[in-house]
Amino acid sequence: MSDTRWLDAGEQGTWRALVSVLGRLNEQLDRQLQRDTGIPLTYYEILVRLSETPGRELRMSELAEQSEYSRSRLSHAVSKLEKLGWVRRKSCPTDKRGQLAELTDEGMASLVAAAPGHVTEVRKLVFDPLTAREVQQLGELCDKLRVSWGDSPCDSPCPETTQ
Amino acid sequence: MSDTRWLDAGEQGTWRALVSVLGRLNEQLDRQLQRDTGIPLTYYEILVRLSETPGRELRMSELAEQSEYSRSRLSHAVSKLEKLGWVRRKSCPTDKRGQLAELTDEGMASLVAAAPGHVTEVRKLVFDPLTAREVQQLGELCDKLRVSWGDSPCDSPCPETTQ
DNA sequence: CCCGCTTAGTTGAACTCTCAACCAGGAGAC
DNA sequence: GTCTCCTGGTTGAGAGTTCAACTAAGCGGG
Repeated sequence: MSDTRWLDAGEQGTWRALVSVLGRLNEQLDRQLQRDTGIPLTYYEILVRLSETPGRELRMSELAEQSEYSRSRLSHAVSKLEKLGWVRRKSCPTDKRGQLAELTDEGMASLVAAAPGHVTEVRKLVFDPLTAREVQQLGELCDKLRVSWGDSPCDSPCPETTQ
Repeated sequence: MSDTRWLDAGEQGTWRALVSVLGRLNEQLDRQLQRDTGIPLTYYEILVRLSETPGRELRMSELAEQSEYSRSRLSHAVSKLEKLGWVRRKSCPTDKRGQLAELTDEGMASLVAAAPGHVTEVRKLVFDPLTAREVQQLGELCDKLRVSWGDSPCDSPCPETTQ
């Protein structure tokens, strides 16, 4: 176990930069959203996913997978969103174990109100500082990492089914 | 306010990929550390910073700045690390308001024990899947973002003082 | 039909993080 | 000296996340 391949100076630098970007990005985005709308970033993500689905409803498990949250986390989150009146739980007609999460009109309204500020912040932090070429590079690098982890790329056309 | 510059399809893809990478990376690294050593990733970071300082001690404010944590967060974290016996608080001789955090021998030992597994995980997740060229690109992109946010780059030689 | 295995989802406790309020000591003006 | 402002750091409450334990329902074999 003592034959660890440590990071050399260059790798250290890259790693620190990456960790720093990770941290600051999350912090900034969450702070902006929380301050201006009261919605934590992670809940915003859920609202977005629901809003993009036809019928604005999704099985809990589907929603969890799409947003890459644990079932537990999602369950807690949806409970909170339900208390806020932004999401409604409905039992699934085809599987009695299942639950559907449905975005309410109030939830949609809150999302619509929050979106511009959030997108503006994203642009300010990530897209504006980089050239188009660099943005593309960044996307490709991230996708390559994701693929190496066994996920499907985000850029390519709708990865709905595997057929 | 309605003239928001929304993300086009390509930007959406890049953004989703980035968010996904952010999330998974944090989750995986934290889980590995927590599982194998019981140390949360954020506390590990603190131990690393202390271990790299001559004398293995640092002012709370210095430590907070280096690790990019809020003072409050750091204070809570150091309290926890103190309970574990890995860090000791000492009052600062030159400024009675100040506190020093000092890494204990036990803390150093825990860090030494935890490091190989962590570095291996980092390699597995980030460095192995990418070519040397891509790693360099990634570092440059992250540094460019950091600089645009007013931080100093991570790759370049020690940004200790501004003189 | 019933037993065991798996999947869907929830729950509660323990832990971390954030935010705002707070105390104490330094630093300059008068 | 003392008044005021600023800086260093801590604290407690509230909120989100994780983990493990749990319920309920589908699924398959005997």
